[in-house]
Amino acid sequence: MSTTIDDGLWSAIGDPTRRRMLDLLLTDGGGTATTLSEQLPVTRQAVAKHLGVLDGVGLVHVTTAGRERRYEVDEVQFARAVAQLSAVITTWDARLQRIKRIAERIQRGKQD
Amino acid sequence: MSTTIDDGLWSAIGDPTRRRMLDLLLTDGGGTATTLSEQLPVTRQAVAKHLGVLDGVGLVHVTTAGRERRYEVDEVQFARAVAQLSAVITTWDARLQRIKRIAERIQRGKQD
DNA sequence: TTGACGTGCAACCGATGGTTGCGTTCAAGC
DNA sequence: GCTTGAACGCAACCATCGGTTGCACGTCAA
Repeated sequence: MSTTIDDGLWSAIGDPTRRRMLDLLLTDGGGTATTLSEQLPVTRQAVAKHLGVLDGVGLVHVTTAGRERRYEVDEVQFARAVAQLSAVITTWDARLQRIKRIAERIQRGKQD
Repeated sequence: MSTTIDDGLWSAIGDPTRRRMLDLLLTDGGGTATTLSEQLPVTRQAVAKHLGVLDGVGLVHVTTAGRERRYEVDEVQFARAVAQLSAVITTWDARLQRIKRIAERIQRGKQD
């Protein structure tokens, strides 16, 4: 229980550049290392490494077309990642609620 | 728009050790570098560094008692972080839904 | 064929997560 | 008092990672 999300997915999403890459890939419906690097403050090689990481955890998949390597978001895997993130958030939210309730109970006890 | 979440909060939460530390601090209602390291596969010094990071982004706060330095989760800041995470997830979810709808429309178009 | 574009590979650099080792402080014992 | 031990901080060190530059390899087009 607790944070059962795959650490690979977390660290893949945890990096700000990778997050923006996913954003771009989602809005543009895919892209290459070159096209992505043109919209990011990092070099093509850095983007290529990140694409390798994202590919490693299955968040994107590649299709080679001539001299281009086009990457697209794997919707199924990405949906899974989002669902897991959502689950963690729900857990944390619940804990905050519990702490809040306990704090209120103590507060009430003090007033007695 | 897009991922407007503070990168500091993301990277703080993105690290697996820090996530587990937050888990422990929430369930135990606080702890020291030593008590946390006993429940984690890393040394006290590593935990201390992470506590420094978490303190830097305001997710925890310290109280010195004798020779102990007790850390507790800052509920307000933590709630803010959770809310921001939630917002990003909502955004991504919406994008997935849009893509899904478009895909279905194309599918229908093909069938005509 | 030649040139330009897109990639991949390798070396290098700085930051970071992690370790070990040592010094310091403070509570508690004799 | 003094000493012991627990909790901490600081410093050096190592591996990994995000990022860069430089270069070599394919591939499409003139």
